[in-house]
Amino acid sequence: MAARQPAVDKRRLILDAAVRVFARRGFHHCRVSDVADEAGVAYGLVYHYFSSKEEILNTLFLERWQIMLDAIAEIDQRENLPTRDKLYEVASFIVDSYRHDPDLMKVIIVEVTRAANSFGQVHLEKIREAYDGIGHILEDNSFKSGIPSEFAAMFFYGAIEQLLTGWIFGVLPGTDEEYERSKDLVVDTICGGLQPARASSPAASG
Amino acid sequence: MAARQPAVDKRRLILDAAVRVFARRGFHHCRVSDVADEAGVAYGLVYHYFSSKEEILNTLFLERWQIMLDAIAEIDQRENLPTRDKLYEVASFIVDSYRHDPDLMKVIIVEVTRAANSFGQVHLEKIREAYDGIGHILEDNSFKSGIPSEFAAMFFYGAIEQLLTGWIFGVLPGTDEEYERSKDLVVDTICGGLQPARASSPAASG
DNA sequence: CACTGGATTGACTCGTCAGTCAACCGCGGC
DNA sequence: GCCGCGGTTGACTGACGAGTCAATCCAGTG
Repeated sequence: MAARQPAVDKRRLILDAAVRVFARRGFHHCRVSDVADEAGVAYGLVYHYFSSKEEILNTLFLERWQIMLDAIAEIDQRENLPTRDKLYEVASFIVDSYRHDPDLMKVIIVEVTRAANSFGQVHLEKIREAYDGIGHILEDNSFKSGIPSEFAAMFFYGAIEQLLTGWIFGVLPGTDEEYERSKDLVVDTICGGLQPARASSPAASG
Repeated sequence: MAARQPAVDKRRLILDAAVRVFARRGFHHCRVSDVADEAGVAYGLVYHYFSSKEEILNTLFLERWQIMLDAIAEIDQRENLPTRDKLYEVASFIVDSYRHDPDLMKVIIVEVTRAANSFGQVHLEKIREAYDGIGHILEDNSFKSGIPSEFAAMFFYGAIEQLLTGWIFGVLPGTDEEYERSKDLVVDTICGGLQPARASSPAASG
């Protein structure tokens, strides 16, 4: 029945609680009971909605990652938006995702993205899709530079991920200004490079 | 006594075995007995040399990371080596570290670098030192480009780490040619950027 | 009201390990 | 020949925590 909606969606409650708990204590260092407690729900209910602790993490990752993949695809599709601006949009989306829900992004990056071997190949596949999405944006004539788009995509994504990692571990200050500035900096670096415009190289250079 | 050296250094044996086991099964999914078995040593001996499972991981990380920090510092110090070449040397060192001992690098990246919150602040500090070391290389007049060297260092390191991650998870082919090519690609991208030389290309003149 | 079935509860089970410890081995010294 | 001692052994323990399950609750139905 459509009317059968409970006042609160306990499943959602559990997922949200899990994000907080996983972010705070780490996936391996927390108990399922911590999640249940945080959600204000009985231990057993967790297993009513999820078959295992790992499936919770799984769900969190896939849910959020898919949103990002869709966003990348949508940005890619925009007509008459220069490639560089598309990259900015992607960077912006990811950074804003972190700003909007740092705990979730922390869990995804720290517990899933790097631990992809513990999990099934599903995650690997999904992560590769992100590379592909960004790579597709880069397959643009105006951007031919001898760098295969496949690699360019990895470097771009890697740079952004390192930024998030910096915020996650408190190495970088997480203020609104910093977020905005960082978006520009990644895109500037990846698009324009660190070296000032290729004039005749000064000093020693063959 | 100096003469009291056993034929084989069991401590080293345990560390090397741990690298293989941690790489194969993951730190959290393996037992201490797996490490002991792999080393061909009794379970208890592991606790003779290390106070906990985590201390083994700890030791592996610090040992190797320090070598990298020293290498970066040494490269930084080299006189009359252009900044770009220094970056190449750093990239080369890290990539070769992976080529030489992929298991160890996998453990360091997957189990330590990203999981730095589970551990003490020691690791954070050490990781930051790497950023600083690279950042210092970039504090070079010929490289002023509006990108703070602090960020530039993160992007550079992030790009390389993403490369390693690709090899670790089998997303990229790990052949000697690929390793060499990748070194060039990261440095080219980070130094020159993806976009071909700015508008009125000064390439012709000069 | 009696009945059905999904939602919810939380005490309990049961395997798994990290870490302990008492004994053992073998070499160098005396 | 015997002692001392660090290196070495592996059976054992104690805690912990994932996952189970039988019972209970409650909303809708006839």
